[in-house]
Amino acid sequence: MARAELLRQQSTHLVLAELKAACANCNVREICQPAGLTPEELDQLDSLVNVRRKLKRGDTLYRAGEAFDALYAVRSGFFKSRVTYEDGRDQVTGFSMAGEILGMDGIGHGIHNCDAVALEDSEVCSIPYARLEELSREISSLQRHFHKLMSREIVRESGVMMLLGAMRAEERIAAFLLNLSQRLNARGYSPLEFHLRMTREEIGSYLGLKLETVSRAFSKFDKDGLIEVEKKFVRIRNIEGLREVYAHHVS
Amino acid sequence: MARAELLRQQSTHLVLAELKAACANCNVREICQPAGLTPEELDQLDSLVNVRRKLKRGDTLYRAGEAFDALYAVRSGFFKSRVTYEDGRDQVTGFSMAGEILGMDGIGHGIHNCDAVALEDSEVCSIPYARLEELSREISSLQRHFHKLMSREIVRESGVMMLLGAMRAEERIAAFLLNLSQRLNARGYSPLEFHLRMTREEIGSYLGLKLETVSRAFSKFDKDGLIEVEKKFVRIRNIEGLREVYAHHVS
DNA sequence: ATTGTGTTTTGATATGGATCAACTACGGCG
DNA sequence: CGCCGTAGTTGATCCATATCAAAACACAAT
Repeated sequence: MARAELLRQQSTHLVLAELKAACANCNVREICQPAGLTPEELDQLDSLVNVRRKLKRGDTLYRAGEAFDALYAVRSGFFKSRVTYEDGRDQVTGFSMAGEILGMDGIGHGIHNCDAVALEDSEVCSIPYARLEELSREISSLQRHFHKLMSREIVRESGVMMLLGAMRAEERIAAFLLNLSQRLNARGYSPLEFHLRMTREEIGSYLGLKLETVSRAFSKFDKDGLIEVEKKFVRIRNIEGLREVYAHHVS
Repeated sequence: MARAELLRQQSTHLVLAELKAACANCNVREICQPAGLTPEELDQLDSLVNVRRKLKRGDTLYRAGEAFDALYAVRSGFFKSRVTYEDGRDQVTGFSMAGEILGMDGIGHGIHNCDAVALEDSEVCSIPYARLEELSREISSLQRHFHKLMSREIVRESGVMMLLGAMRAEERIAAFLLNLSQRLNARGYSPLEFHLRMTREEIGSYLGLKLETVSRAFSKFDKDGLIEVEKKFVRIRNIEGLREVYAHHVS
């Protein structure tokens, strides 16, 4: 037990060492590296992001109803956000990958509005919100960056509303795949081959469809030569074709 | 023509006079009156909100694609927000009433993401965004207020996603009516009797339903004694019953 | 290897809401 | 006043997706 404690402390020191100047190296550009900071500002920024946290698959980062006090930058891994309803129904409201920010729903009422669940072993940096507000009063480029981030979340969600309200099943799935591809690409991963981190049911929940419908659409896209699917692995073979399905030009 | 110009100038002066200390009197609490401001801060705030603008029914406050440079506080009237899709399909993404803020979708990319259209003659105050950012660096309660506002918009939208993804037609309509009722109540209007400012088609677009489905649901609710509907006029007769429909306890 | 549990696929059938269509009511305008 | 365009209601039918069911498969625990 003493030995385990020792190891823990050593690894804590290691983590702290790593964290030094972490933000400048981290690939989470969203908030941790707004462009055009002076060296002093970069130092301040390092003081902002203070705790790293590891989560195993299935762990929840936060739950709806819990007090909000920090945002989270996903360093690695993959998350889903989920709101649960009075009568038990729930819906996946988003997926977050490395380099993205989680938790902005909590600012409005000081209480988290949804659960954030790790879909694979993941690591996040927590960003104490009070400190972020302070700092963004001092560093206007951080402020601007943060506002853009929130606004883009609003725009993202209205895109999902569009999906849910005006598109049919196959269009939704095409949109989902294209969106995933584009985000992976932006992070430096292959946009044409990737592993889905979520189940068919979670995709369906996000898109307002049943898992069987998701599965059938995947099979159809495969048959039509648009993609290859094998379980969680997806390869996009004809991205233009997918775009046509998405934009409704193909029946 | 000279006479018309004269009138216009006079009325401009009138408006300016009215605007003096406008924010302190305005019922738009969302951003124009964060609690706990010092008198000096209130003065600064008046300098923030500088232009009032009147719109007739059908006028657009802004359109998707236009450069974003200001938020708008609705002083009176009623708006819909609408995103249009490449292939011409569109969807209503929200309704805004007096006391609410419009335009936060534009911050992220400096471009408006949707159209805002007046559903009745309306009046708005414009809030130059650059000035808002400046001021919110100086007045932390304004900053906090603004952040809450954006976050609540995120939460509101995830509620709509829930509607669209997981609820059936009648539940959606019940949710819509309850939401309207609650917001009217918060603004000091009757929560049980009101005029709908939008058409059945616009309600349907917002809720991901066809206008006929909206109409049928209204008729059914009327028949069941939950509400009285006559064209655009609605009276809620059994709000608990509506809540039960909403919460799925009634088949 | 065996058993169990969760995920995915695929087929058969059911159904909620869309679509198509007819009609009514209302408001604006010549 | 009467005409016309827009909005709303209601009925009949259709279809996209849900639901139900079963089997195949993968993976973890034993």
